[in-house]
Amino acid sequence: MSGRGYHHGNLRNALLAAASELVRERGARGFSVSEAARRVGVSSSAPYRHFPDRDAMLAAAALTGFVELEERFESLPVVQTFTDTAAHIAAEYVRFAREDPSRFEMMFAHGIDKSKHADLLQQTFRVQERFEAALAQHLQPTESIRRYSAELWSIAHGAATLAIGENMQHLVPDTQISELASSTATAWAQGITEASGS
Amino acid sequence: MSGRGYHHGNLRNALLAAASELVRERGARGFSVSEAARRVGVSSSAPYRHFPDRDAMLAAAALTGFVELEERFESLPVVQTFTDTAAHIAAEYVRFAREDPSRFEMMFAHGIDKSKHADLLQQTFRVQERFEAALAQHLQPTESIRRYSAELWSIAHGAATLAIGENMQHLVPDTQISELASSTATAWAQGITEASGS
DNA sequence: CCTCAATGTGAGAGCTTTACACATTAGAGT
DNA sequence: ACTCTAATGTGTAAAGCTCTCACATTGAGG
Repeated sequence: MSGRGYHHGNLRNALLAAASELVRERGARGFSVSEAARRVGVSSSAPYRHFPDRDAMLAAAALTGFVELEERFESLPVVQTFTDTAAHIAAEYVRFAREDPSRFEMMFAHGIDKSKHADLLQQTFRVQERFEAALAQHLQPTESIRRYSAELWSIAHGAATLAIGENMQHLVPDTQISELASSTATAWAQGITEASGS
Repeated sequence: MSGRGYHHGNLRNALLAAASELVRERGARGFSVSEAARRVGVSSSAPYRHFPDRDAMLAAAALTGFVELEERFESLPVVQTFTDTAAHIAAEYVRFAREDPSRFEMMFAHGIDKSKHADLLQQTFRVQERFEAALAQHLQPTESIRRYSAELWSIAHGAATLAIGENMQHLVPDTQISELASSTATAWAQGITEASGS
């Protein structure tokens, strides 16, 4: 079942696990196919039976990150207002990013060509749909839900990336970034609801 | 003066220029010290007389990006309201990012250790101060200007990074991301002004 | 004019990705 | 049960990268 014989038996998954671990330890740039293979105990060319190249391996690891992110929002508690919903989503998003900053970085690494890894884009889309579903509960169907979810995503994503890039240290303590995101989302949501009177 | 003799004469700057060009062409991950040296016409070890390592070279190139970004906001036209100011800043930020996505990516690459490159953090801070100065014109001195500028930065940065990471293609056409950022900022600013009655 | 600190070179150690020929084995068919 | 094949793992090696070190060259100050 596990690493015994000539054939590993579950190499693809073992490599993905090792990759995630490596990324957490050394960051997305510190990851190498060789090291992942070494940790799993196979030769350095074995991974290429399962992934066409290094980027594909990272993309597959990133995919698992997006799946976890989606699950995270599946179980998001239902709250009363549009504003509170937006605030909760933004805060949760930042919390996810801060839990494992390197994984988050990898998930959105610009090096990964989305057009070459359609499954990644697909899963990104599913996360997006969670946002839409949550917001839709408090909006009229005629309103531009898609647009709003994109805007909310921007807010959450900006706070998350600036935080884990250590760009906000002198402005806001790291532990309060989640709160920053939720208050940004709150103001944004109020601007919307007061304007359109929803 | 230029690349003639044994000594180049201006190698450091020439390397930085080559680095920026390389990053624009091949992305931050496609950059290599060797290739930059090759383009400038020096041996592959020459750059190490001017930069301790690859990351330092990238950080120095990123620094020039931040300087340009600051200049960009220095000449930002003064507008009437808090809301319009926020909208203009966000839109301009996204425009900057989209002009040379790879450079923008490099500027915020998580691989660069900000604590090791204090000048970078310093310059980031100066950009931040531009934001504050612009917003301050429309706020009472008692209001938390720093906090607001951090929130606005989040909004702009989120839209910019999602856009250049090709994560928004199915939601909003790339050409409209700048408009997305400005309308997000608008809602946010209205939420703030209507709440506090400024 | 002379020297020395700064700057560039060449060779090379030790990584990495990836291709390719070859070895091994699980499991489908008979 | 037995075979054969496709899938999976190995070993080697080419090409390229980062970075070090001893050595070469030269501009500028004394």
